[in-house]
Amino acid sequence: MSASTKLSTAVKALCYLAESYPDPKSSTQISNRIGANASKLRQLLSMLSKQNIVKSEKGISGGFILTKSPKVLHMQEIYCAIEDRKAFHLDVCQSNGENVTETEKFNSYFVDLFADVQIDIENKMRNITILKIMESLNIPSNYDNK
Amino acid sequence: MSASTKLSTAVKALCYLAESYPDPKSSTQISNRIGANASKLRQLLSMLSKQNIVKSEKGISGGFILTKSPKVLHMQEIYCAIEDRKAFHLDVCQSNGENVTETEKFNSYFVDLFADVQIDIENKMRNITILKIMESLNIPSNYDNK
DNA sequence: TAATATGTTACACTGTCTGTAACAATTTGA
DNA sequence: TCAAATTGTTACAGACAGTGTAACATATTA
Repeated sequence: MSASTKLSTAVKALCYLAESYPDPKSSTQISNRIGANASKLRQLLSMLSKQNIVKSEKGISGGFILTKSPKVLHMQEIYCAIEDRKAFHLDVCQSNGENVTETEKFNSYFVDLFADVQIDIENKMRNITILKIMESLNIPSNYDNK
Repeated sequence: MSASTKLSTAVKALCYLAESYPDPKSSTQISNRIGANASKLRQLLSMLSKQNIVKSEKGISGGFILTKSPKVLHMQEIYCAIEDRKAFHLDVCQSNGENVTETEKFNSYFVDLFADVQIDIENKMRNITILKIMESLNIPSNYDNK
């Protein structure tokens, strides 16, 4: 999955878990609801459970349950859980010209610049909680009621 | 080339053209200097010439010449010239779950969000001129002297 | 007219993305 | 106890995009 596909899929799944809290939902149920492949969903949710964003229970009545309040769970956290690569991924040329040191200075410049952009994006994402997304889409959350 | 590779390669080439202004430089010369493939460089520079950032002259004493002052030429302009895709490219899932309209609402949300991020990135790039890059790398520009 | 540019297209190679499947391990409920 | 259902993980073939390179038509100059 591309970064944005993974992120939007994860957010859809988490919103569904917040809506249906505290019932556990299986990867198949989530798949039917949001229209993503169940196996890929398990891969995504497995990463989210390692960061304690959801918990999973095996067995016949198992599934995935949200463990973090949508009030505080934000997109940057989700993004970091599912993606090791940076959003604005750097991929400068290797230096092989006649002026290697200057090329390296250029590359450092771009590394710094892209890191800077990355920080901006992450700050933006930090301000977007799952609850805000649900509110703007008129999806009721049952998490903080139970 | 990936977006960031193209951008950094283009910036390196343009800095070189500003430094050696007003001498035309062939793709082979630029290639030797900055360490990128000459054929790929011609592809990049061809796109830049269509946006009137450089001009090209064929023939035995030809090559590429910068046509825009490094004082005003900024990275967003370069980025747009060489890349049709967006920096923070959106690629949300297609809707095929049982709840199609809700999936579409999600997708619209992410489209808007990513467009917003895109605007931030472009604004940041708009503030970075080629001259600023050259100054921070101690490369002298000959463009506005001649 | 020979030499040297650009501009464009093509191509094989490589690595990555994608959807799917498979299966071990685990848990539940009858 | 055991069948059923679930997660968690790995594997894999096909599609797709990125890479470097080559080739060549066209244009220009000395």
